[in-house]
Amino acid sequence: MNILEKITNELDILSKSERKVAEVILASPSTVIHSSIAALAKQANISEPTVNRFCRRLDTKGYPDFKLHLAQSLANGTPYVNRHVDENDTAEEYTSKIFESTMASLELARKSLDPSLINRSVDVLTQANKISFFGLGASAIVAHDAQNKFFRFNVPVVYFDDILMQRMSAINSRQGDVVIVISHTGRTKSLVEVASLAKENDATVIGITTNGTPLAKECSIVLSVEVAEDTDLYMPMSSRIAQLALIDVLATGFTLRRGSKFRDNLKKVKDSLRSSRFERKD
Amino acid sequence: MNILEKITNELDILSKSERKVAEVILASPSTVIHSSIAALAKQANISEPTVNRFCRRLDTKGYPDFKLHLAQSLANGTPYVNRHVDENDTAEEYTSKIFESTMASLELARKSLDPSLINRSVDVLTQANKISFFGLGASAIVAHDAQNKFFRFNVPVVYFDDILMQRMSAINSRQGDVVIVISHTGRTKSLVEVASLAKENDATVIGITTNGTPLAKECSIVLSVEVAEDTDLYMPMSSRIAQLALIDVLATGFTLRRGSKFRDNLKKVKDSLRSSRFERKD
DNA sequence: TGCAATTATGAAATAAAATTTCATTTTTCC
DNA sequence: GGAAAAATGAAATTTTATTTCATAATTGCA
Repeated sequence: MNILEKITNELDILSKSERKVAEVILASPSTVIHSSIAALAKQANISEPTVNRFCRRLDTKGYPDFKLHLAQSLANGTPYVNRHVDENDTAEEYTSKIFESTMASLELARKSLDPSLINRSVDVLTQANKISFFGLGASAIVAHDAQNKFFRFNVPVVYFDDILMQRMSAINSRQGDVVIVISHTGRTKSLVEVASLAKENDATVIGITTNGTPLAKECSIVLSVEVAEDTDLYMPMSSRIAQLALIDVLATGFTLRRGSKFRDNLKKVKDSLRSSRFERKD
Repeated sequence: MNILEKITNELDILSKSERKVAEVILASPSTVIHSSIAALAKQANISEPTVNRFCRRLDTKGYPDFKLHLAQSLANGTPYVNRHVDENDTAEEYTSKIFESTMASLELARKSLDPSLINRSVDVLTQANKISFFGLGASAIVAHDAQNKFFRFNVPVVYFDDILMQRMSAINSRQGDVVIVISHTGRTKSLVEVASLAKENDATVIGITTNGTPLAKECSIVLSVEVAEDTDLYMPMSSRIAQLALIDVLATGFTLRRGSKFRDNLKKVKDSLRSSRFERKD
């Protein structure tokens, strides 16, 4: 585990003097890795042995070992960050920035997901009579992709990116049906209405959206996908990728729940594509 | 820079004894960060001052500082790896694995992309009379997403995920048109034919695929997206996400090339959606 | 090739840093 | 309010790293 997080967690277990040490370290960890035990003790206004005891309490062998852990934590800390593309970036620069922002978003999204809700969603999906995916704009492609995955499972699955079709489908839904609505903002009026209609007709509504939005309020289960601020270019970017990864997670959960025989079936679906491909000569 | 790489690079600048030290370190860096200078000297069969000199030659302050750098380098190494989902994984476990595999794939994809080819592709795209995106199966959603992005730029853009429409469109293409074909395997027969038809009709064909495949051979520019081995579940996962990130890169390159006035225009497109949304009350 | 100059190396001395011991102070709990 | 426990730091000790300096190896040049 990251030692900085560990310090934060154990802050209340520490004694008064040890907490002083902790505070100095948390305030400027990168300085500390270049300080001697004496310098740090002075900084925190406590004695050297206290620093040493502090280190041991965090399960390190002593001060030098602690510094090693700290250095590693710093190296690990958010390896990918959301950097904005700049007007004068070269192709190499904006490529790196976009990929790294995407990775940072995935990292954040994973942290914000609640595994127990994923588990419940998988429960619901495996027992569904029919599954519908609805999205508009950038989220439409996520719904499209979800259909692509779930239809392999041999369950009735539809996807619509058309408002009227979504409404009609929602009105026709019934108990045992699962409706998955996808929207990053959670504020698209027509989609909120669709969710509400589906709910009124006793379908289970799962929202892939942000917590606390109007759409979230209409859902039985909210899979909240937090995403770093989108870039300045006025296009949805990372959000849909995080949503797609979530679809992968749900599909995977589904196949795991169904057991190994079911997975043999997936292989057959894949093999059925073979004749449409050029052979690979490895 | 990673200090392990640095050691490797400077191996030939080092003296005989110093090289012994380097070899011991490279052989087992993780052991070294827990060794004292005396232990390492003994291991390498040289004296302690030699170790110290070695450290300084690598621009560190001394042995402890060197160990710090080494620890950080070790911590940086491949933060995300492609771990396979296991039969008995909990929801939390498979969620983490999928997100991490996706991130690992993005990392790999970014490394495999050639910025100069991206630059050329952006050149071609900004000068296109018409842009078409073709994909099938999982790649269809990438084409779909690309259309979603590029239509905002106010250039004629189409996307087809239907073989016949793709063929017809390809046959009707002409000089100045750009056709982007998307396929991870690069072996889908009908798509290779479509690429070939477009090429015969003097369109510029950009392939988002893997180098060396039949599809790649038909393309004027190949944007090769390498991706880690897909998981065992017989579904495309990371490949389409890496492709989407690449679409983001192309779209971004496009807007940067077009200049700032053009970007104001994008804002207008985005703002036009406002009335379809519930207001945010922050 | 021979020899001075340069560079590399390690033994020993020194310096620096970390840890242990132990006495003192502070806190806790009855 | 006071004994027991816990926390703390001064000083001593130990461990670790660095410097100094003498010697050995290598290089460059006549």
